[in-house]
Amino acid sequence: MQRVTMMDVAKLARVSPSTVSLYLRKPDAVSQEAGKQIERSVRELGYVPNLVAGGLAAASSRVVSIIVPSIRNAFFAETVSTLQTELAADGFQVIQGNSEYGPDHEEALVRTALSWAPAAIILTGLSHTGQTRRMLAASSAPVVEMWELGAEPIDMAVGFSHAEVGITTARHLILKGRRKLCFVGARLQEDRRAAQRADGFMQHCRDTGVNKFEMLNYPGPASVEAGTILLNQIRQRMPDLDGLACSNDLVALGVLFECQRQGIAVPGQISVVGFGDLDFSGSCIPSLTTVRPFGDLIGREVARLIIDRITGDMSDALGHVVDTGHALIERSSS
Amino acid sequence: MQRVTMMDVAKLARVSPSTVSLYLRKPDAVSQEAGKQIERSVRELGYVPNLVAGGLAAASSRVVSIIVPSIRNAFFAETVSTLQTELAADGFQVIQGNSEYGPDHEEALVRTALSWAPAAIILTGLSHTGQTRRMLAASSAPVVEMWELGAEPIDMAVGFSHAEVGITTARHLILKGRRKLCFVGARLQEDRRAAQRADGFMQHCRDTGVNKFEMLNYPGPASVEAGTILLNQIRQRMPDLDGLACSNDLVALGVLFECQRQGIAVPGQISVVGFGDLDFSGSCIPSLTTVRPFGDLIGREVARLIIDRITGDMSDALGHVVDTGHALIERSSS
DNA sequence: TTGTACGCGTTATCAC
DNA sequence: GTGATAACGCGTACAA
Repeated sequence: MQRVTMMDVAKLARVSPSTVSLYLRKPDAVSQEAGKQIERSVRELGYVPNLVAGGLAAASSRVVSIIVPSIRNAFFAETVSTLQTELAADGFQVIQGNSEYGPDHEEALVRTALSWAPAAIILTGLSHTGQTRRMLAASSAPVVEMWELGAEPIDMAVGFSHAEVGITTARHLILKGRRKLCFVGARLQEDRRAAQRADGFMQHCRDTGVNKFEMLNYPGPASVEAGTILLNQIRQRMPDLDGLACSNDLVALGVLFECQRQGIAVPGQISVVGFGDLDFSGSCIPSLTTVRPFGDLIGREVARLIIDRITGDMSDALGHVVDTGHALIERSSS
Repeated sequence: MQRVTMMDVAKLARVSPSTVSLYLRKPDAVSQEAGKQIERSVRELGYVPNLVAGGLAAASSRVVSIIVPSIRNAFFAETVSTLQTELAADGFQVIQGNSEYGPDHEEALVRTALSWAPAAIILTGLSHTGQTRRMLAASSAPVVEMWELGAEPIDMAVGFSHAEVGITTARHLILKGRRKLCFVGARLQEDRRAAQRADGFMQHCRDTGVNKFEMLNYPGPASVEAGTILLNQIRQRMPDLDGLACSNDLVALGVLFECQRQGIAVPGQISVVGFGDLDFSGSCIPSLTTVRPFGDLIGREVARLIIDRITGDMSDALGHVVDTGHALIERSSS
């Protein structure tokens, strides 16, 4: 509850509310002495501007809405954290929602996000319901879709091609002399980007005439345990498996543990490649070959795009797409 | 930018704006036919309520502000995610900030959080700057401090005693016959709760007359790599070390890897206990004995307290404290 | 049950 | 440089 208002500050400083408002936004447009008085009054009263009222009046609420599938996912936690920090530096508040990988849930989140008349809205991926796209188009808020590239973005996009990641992974395993490959993933039925990595992987196997290649899905969320389960499943179906791509480093870690448990040599018998370059990936045994997606870079680029669009000149109108790429990090597991 | 307003809906439905407003909040207080008309108009126009204006008028913005040290930390990601989901179900928006373990940074976040006239404000821990406490006291918003218990909360608190976690850990190692103990932690100089776990651990060692006990800190954030570094440091200072408590499962995992690398038997030669019960803790080799803090439960309880306070009767005035406790999960590493 | 009128705290446009 | 004044879109007595 707002106790002290701009009016109180104005009274104490013996100026009009408008002058206070002006000073708060453009200190230079006000005389030195008036400024000093206002400054003093603000501090003395402990005045905190009411951004709700400000947003109403200005019809632009320095709120940026971010919707990710799940903040528990380390990838998105990194990006959101970066975004939060970068945007806060420019005076933007971040309001965050988790879609739980559900397009309908995302639609609901977009709806309430829009009711804040946000300065910008950030979504994950390029796949949304028709209604979501319509609402977004109707609003004049800048929209950034992140963590995926490929299809046409609604407005702006920052990310990379997951299909290419799949290709990179397959190529690497083949380069290592592996010919009986498998892609194991978690939640492929919902995680569209993981599915794209799988597709890219399979396609490359097909194109290059790899002897055997399969794909296996664990319906639950990516986890170490999923990796242990998946390894056992695939070993039953492909006893001669020699190259394994995982949709997530967590899954890969589970695979490594299970290999160790069963005395399967990595990379002696099987090469393993992950995705994400998570915290542990460089330290585990054996250290994990993986693909780094640059989640922090995505966050920085998204923030830059938004700030440019809002504060910058209007020369950059629509259609901004930034490819942050990916990098294969070769370690001992392959 | 808000195109269609309540007025537009009212016109189309041939009723007054206040009737629309009433219907939107209490559908039963409006006649059937008026309701139908309004419903139809809302859908037809794609009306989205402007929460900014609503917040101003009602002087309560259905925004809940959450401030955690870092959303990258899996503990807090879990709690924030739960909170987000639970609160969204009751129509609250979550606006999130990271204090990066800095009290001054937290103060700045609280300041801007308050400028949204939030329905409630959720902080991590019980330690804040004087100015933060003052601002919070001045505002009439409900305040919940979470993930820590012990000192007097500003308003409400949900969490557990970290000192007790330290004691539990020490007791367990001693029970296992270990007498040369060490607590290794990351960021103890900033992470007050990790420091409390360390203090509880050391105090219990002192109280029970353990032969040797030390404490070691890695100044950077908790990580697997920190664990590998810390193990080497402590082994130099205590070659006969036989029991190790880690401030975080990530650190513990690093310790496990490094032990494996150096051929140190776990738990044969050294017992290892972690904290957090993270994703991998049950699946690693050996599986990790750890203390579970129930981060999701904390989220649920915080949400319940807030919703009760706001929508419930005022009988529960002040001083709500919920102890979510902790649980030792014994696995093979000890 | 429905409508009228006023106010929420701020911004923005003009005159002064 | 400064200060009235009119929105901004909606909640809420109060009256009808």
